[in-house]
Amino acid sequence: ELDDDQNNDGEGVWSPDIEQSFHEALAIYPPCGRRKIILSDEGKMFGRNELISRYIKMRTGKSRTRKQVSSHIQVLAKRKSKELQSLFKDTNL
Amino acid sequence: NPANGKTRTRDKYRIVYTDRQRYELENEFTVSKYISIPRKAALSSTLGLSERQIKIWFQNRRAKERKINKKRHEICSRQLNN
DNA sequence: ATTTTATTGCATTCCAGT
DNA sequence: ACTGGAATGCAATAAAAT
Repeated sequence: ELDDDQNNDGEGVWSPDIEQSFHEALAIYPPCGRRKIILSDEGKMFGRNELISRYIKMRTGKSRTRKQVSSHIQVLAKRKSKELQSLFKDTNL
Repeated sequence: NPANGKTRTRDKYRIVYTDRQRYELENEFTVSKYISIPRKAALSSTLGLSERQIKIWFQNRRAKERKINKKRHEICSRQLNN
Protein backbone atom coordinates (compact mmCIF):
# COMPACT_ATOMS: atom_id res chain seq x y z
CA GLU A 1 0.00 0.00 0.00
CA LEU A 2 1.85 3.02 -1.28
CA ASP A 3 0.40 6.40 -0.26
CA ASP A 4 -2.76 6.35 -2.40
CA ASP A 5 -4.94 8.10 0.13
CA GLN A 6 -7.53 10.11 -1.74
CA ASN A 7 -8.79 11.87 1.36
CA ASN A 8 -5.47 13.42 2.31
CA ASP A 9 -4.02 16.16 0.13
CA GLY A 10 -0.38 17.18 0.02
CA GLU A 11 -0.83 19.67 2.86
CA GLY A 12 -0.58 18.80 6.53
CA VAL A 13 -3.20 16.82 8.40
CA TRP A 14 -4.72 20.04 9.75
CA SER A 15 -4.34 22.41 6.82
CA PRO A 16 -5.95 25.87 7.22
CA ASP A 17 -9.23 24.99 5.48
CA ILE A 18 -9.76 21.91 7.63
CA GLU A 19 -8.76 23.80 10.76
CA GLN A 20 -11.32 26.48 9.83
CA SER A 21 -14.13 23.93 9.47
CA PHE A 22 -12.99 22.26 12.68
CA HIS A 23 -13.35 25.48 14.66
CA GLU A 24 -16.72 26.19 13.07
CA ALA A 25 -17.87 22.77 14.22
CA LEU A 26 -16.54 23.42 17.74
CA ALA A 27 -18.60 26.60 17.84
CA ILE A 28 -21.88 25.22 16.51
CA TYR A 29 -22.15 21.82 18.14
CA PRO A 30 -21.67 22.84 21.75
CA PRO A 31 -21.02 26.59 21.97
CA CYS A 32 -18.58 25.91 24.80
CA GLY A 33 -18.56 22.20 25.44
CA ARG A 34 -21.38 21.84 27.97
CA ARG A 35 -23.84 19.75 26.01
CA LYS A 36 -25.37 16.32 26.49
CA ILE A 37 -22.56 13.82 26.00
CA ILE A 38 -25.09 11.30 24.76
CA LEU A 39 -26.35 12.13 21.27
CA SER A 40 -28.58 9.29 20.14
CA ASP A 41 -30.62 9.31 16.95
CA GLU A 42 -33.03 6.38 16.49
CA GLY A 43 -30.79 3.38 15.82
CA LYS A 44 -27.49 5.28 15.50
CA MET A 45 -25.29 6.86 18.13
CA PHE A 46 -23.41 10.11 17.56
CA GLY A 47 -20.71 11.56 19.76
CA ARG A 48 -19.42 15.11 19.45
CA ASN A 49 -16.21 14.16 17.64
CA GLU A 50 -18.18 12.22 15.03
CA LEU A 51 -20.42 15.23 14.45
CA ILE A 52 -17.29 17.35 14.00
CA SER A 53 -15.86 14.75 11.61
CA ARG A 54 -19.07 14.77 9.55
CA TYR A 55 -19.10 18.57 9.46
CA ILE A 56 -15.51 18.67 8.19
CA LYS A 57 -16.43 16.25 5.42
CA MET A 58 -19.46 18.35 4.44
CA ARG A 59 -17.52 21.62 4.32
CA THR A 60 -14.22 20.44 2.81
CA GLY A 61 -14.89 17.02 1.29
CA LYS A 62 -11.87 15.65 3.16
CA SER A 63 -12.16 12.86 5.71
CA ARG A 64 -10.80 13.22 9.23
CA THR A 65 -11.65 10.35 11.56
CA ARG A 66 -13.13 10.85 15.01
CA LYS A 67 -9.81 9.72 16.52
CA GLN A 68 -7.92 12.35 14.52
CA VAL A 69 -10.37 14.93 15.87
CA SER A 70 -9.84 13.57 19.38
CA SER A 71 -6.06 13.78 19.03
CA HIS A 72 -6.25 17.32 17.67
CA ILE A 73 -8.43 18.47 20.57
CA GLN A 74 -5.89 17.00 22.99
CA VAL A 75 -2.98 18.81 21.31
CA LEU A 76 -4.84 22.15 21.33
CA ALA A 77 -5.78 21.72 25.00
CA LYS A 78 -2.15 21.00 25.84
CA ARG A 79 -1.01 24.11 23.98
CA LYS A 80 -3.54 26.30 25.77
CA SER A 81 -2.54 24.86 29.13
CA LYS A 82 1.12 25.61 28.51
CA GLU A 83 0.39 29.13 27.33
CA LEU A 84 -1.51 29.81 30.53
CA GLN A 85 1.32 28.30 32.56
CA SER A 86 4.00 30.40 30.86
CA LEU A 87 2.01 33.59 31.49
CA PHE A 88 3.04 33.11 35.11
CA LYS A 89 6.72 32.84 34.33
CA ASP A 90 8.55 35.21 36.71
CA THR A 91 5.64 36.82 38.55
CA ASN A 92 6.76 35.23 41.82
CA LEU A 93 10.35 34.05 41.48
CA ASN B 1 8.29 18.36 42.28
CA PRO B 2 5.99 18.20 39.22
CA ALA B 3 2.90 20.15 40.17
CA ASN B 4 2.94 21.02 36.51
CA GLY B 5 3.68 18.18 34.05
CA LYS B 6 6.63 20.21 32.82
CA THR B 7 10.26 19.28 33.45
CA ARG B 8 12.23 21.81 31.41
CA THR B 9 12.74 25.30 32.84
CA ARG B 10 14.44 28.49 31.64
CA ASP B 11 17.71 27.79 33.44
CA LYS B 12 17.80 23.97 33.20
CA TYR B 13 17.29 22.78 29.62
CA ARG B 14 17.95 19.23 30.85
CA ILE B 15 19.52 17.61 33.90
CA VAL B 16 22.18 14.91 33.97
CA TYR B 17 21.14 11.69 35.67
CA THR B 18 23.38 10.11 38.30
CA ASP B 19 25.25 6.87 37.62
CA ARG B 20 22.94 5.05 40.03
CA GLN B 21 19.83 6.36 38.25
CA ARG B 22 21.28 5.28 34.90
CA TYR B 23 22.25 1.86 36.26
CA GLU B 24 18.82 1.11 37.75
CA LEU B 25 16.99 2.27 34.63
CA GLU B 26 19.26 0.24 32.35
CA ASN B 27 18.79 -2.77 34.62
CA GLU B 28 15.00 -2.44 34.45
CA PHE B 29 15.26 -2.21 30.67
CA THR B 30 16.89 -5.65 30.51
CA VAL B 31 13.84 -7.03 32.35
CA SER B 32 11.34 -5.40 30.00
CA LYS B 33 11.53 -2.89 27.15
CA TYR B 34 8.23 -1.38 28.33
CA ILE B 35 7.79 -0.16 31.90
CA SER B 36 4.64 -1.21 33.76
CA ILE B 37 2.66 1.34 35.75
CA PRO B 38 3.45 -0.12 39.21
CA ARG B 39 7.16 -0.55 38.36
CA LYS B 40 7.22 3.00 37.07
CA ALA B 41 5.81 4.27 40.36
CA ALA B 42 8.35 2.21 42.30
CA LEU B 43 11.30 3.45 40.24
CA SER B 44 10.03 7.00 40.50
CA SER B 45 10.11 6.70 44.26
CA THR B 46 13.41 4.80 44.48
CA LEU B 47 15.35 7.10 42.17
CA GLY B 48 14.29 10.69 42.69
CA LEU B 49 12.67 11.07 39.25
CA SER B 50 9.14 11.92 38.16
CA GLU B 51 7.04 9.23 36.49
CA ARG B 52 7.10 11.38 33.37
CA GLN B 53 10.91 11.23 33.38
CA ILE B 54 10.80 7.44 33.73
CA LYS B 55 8.37 7.18 30.84
CA ILE B 56 10.49 9.45 28.63
CA TRP B 57 13.68 7.56 29.53
CA PHE B 58 12.15 4.30 28.31
CA GLN B 59 10.99 5.97 25.09
CA ASN B 60 14.47 7.33 24.45
CA ARG B 61 16.04 4.00 25.36
CA ARG B 62 13.82 2.15 22.88
CA ALA B 63 14.69 4.72 20.21
CA LYS B 64 18.38 4.08 20.95
CA GLU B 65 17.84 0.35 20.54
CA ARG B 66 16.07 0.85 17.23
CA LYS B 67 18.98 2.99 16.04
CA ILE B 68 21.47 0.32 17.05
CA ASN B 69 19.49 -2.40 15.28
CA LYS B 70 19.29 -0.30 12.13
CA LYS B 71 23.06 0.11 12.20
CA ARG B 72 23.53 -3.64 12.63
CA HIS B 73 21.28 -4.33 9.66
CA GLU B 74 23.23 -1.90 7.50
CA ILE B 75 26.44 -3.71 8.39
CA CYS B 76 24.89 -7.07 7.41
CA SER B 77 23.76 -5.61 4.10
CA ARG B 78 27.27 -4.40 3.30
CA GLN B 79 28.71 -7.82 4.07
CA LEU B 80 26.22 -9.47 1.71
CA ASN B 81 26.99 -6.87 -0.94
CA ASN B 82 30.68 -7.73 -0.71
C1' DA C 1 30.55 14.03 16.37
C1' DT C 2 27.97 11.30 19.46
C1' DT C 3 25.19 10.67 23.44
C1' DT C 4 21.89 12.02 26.69
C1' DT C 5 17.44 14.53 28.49
C1' DA C 6 13.17 16.69 26.98
C1' DT C 7 9.44 18.52 23.90
C1' DT C 8 5.96 18.34 20.01
C1' DG C 9 2.56 16.61 16.45
C1' DC C 10 0.53 13.14 15.20
C1' DA C 11 -1.53 8.24 15.94
C1' DT C 12 -2.91 4.21 18.94
C1' DT C 13 -4.15 2.05 23.07
C1' DC C 14 -6.32 2.05 27.47
C1' DC C 15 -10.21 3.73 30.82
C1' DA C 16 -14.49 4.31 31.90
C1' DG C 17 -19.61 6.90 31.02
C1' DT C 18 -24.11 6.14 28.92
C1' DA D 1 -22.10 -1.75 22.06
C1' DC D 2 -21.24 2.66 21.29
C1' DT D 3 -18.55 6.71 22.48
C1' DG D 4 -14.85 10.86 24.12
C1' DG D 5 -10.84 11.53 26.45
C1' DA D 6 -6.40 10.32 29.09
C1' DA D 7 -2.29 7.82 28.75
C1' DT D 8 1.11 6.24 25.87
C1' DG D 9 3.88 5.37 21.72
C1' DC D 10 6.87 6.96 18.16
C1' DA D 11 9.42 9.92 14.72
C1' DA D 12 11.51 14.14 14.36
C1' DT D 13 13.91 17.52 16.58
C1' DA D 14 16.54 20.73 20.08
C1' DA D 15 20.19 21.62 22.83
C1' DA D 16 23.50 20.55 26.77
C1' DA D 17 26.99 17.23 28.10
C1' DT D 18 30.36 14.01 26.78
